[in-house]
Amino acid sequence: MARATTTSDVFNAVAEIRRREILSYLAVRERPVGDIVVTLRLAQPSVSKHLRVLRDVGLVRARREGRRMLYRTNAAAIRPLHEWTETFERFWGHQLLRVKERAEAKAQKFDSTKSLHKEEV
Amino acid sequence: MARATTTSDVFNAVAEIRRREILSYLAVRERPVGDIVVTLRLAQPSVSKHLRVLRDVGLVRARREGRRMLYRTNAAAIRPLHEWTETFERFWGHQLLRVKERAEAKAQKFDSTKSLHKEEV
DNA sequence: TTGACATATTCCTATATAGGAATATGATGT
DNA sequence: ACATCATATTCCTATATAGGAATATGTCAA
Repeated sequence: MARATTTSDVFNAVAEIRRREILSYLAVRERPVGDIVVTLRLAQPSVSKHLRVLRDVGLVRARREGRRMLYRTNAAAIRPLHEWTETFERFWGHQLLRVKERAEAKAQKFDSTKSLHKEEV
Repeated sequence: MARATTTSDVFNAVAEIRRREILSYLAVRERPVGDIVVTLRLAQPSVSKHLRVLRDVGLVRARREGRRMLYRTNAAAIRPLHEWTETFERFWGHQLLRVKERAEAKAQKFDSTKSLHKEEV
């Protein structure tokens, strides 16, 4: 079996870095395709194809305005991704705590020795 | 050009649903490969291959214990993903607010009409 | 209608899977 | 050394890209 389709879910859709860049760009406000082409320096057909993928999974919405198509990011569609990563938050929290503790331990050691050597840091 | 490698970054690595399942399973505590095979009902070679990918991008750590290899999720490696999704939080926040407002407006309408029809909800 | 502009689709190709089957590597106990 | 358990790798194949080039579709203006 090959890899899952890019349009099979949000995870696969955002795997491509260009699509992530497009999403960030379109998050602030809607933009025509041409703006994406210019700003992100991508070939026009490439942009259209990426937008197609993003649209298929609901990550962007589109509307026509004259000759142009205006796209905008549908941020809500990113939530599942956010929520999935959040389930791991408590685990890296532990590690952060450890880092903090070590930093404090080191600071204390620094105080007790009154050392000013850079190597201590 | 083809798609980016699954090991090119965390985004590509977690695009595969099996790998996400493995990460969730290994987040709580370290486990030998065999446990993953049994619990997630995957073929052993398949699990080893997925673990290889996850390991290459730093999403899991491994250590040997006798004949077995114990794997655990390195939650910190998921942070970049979390942080990226977080940049969109303020955008879906707006939408949530709107949903909430509409819900309240609807509740008020419900009160004023004293309707009990299911269709209202 | 015709031309120009804006975007989308099609065709092509090199590449990277993911899963199944078979096999290799590694570690343990006897 | 050998058999066994545990895991990793290799080989195979069908499939799905992503990008470039060419072309199609859609819209407006004269």
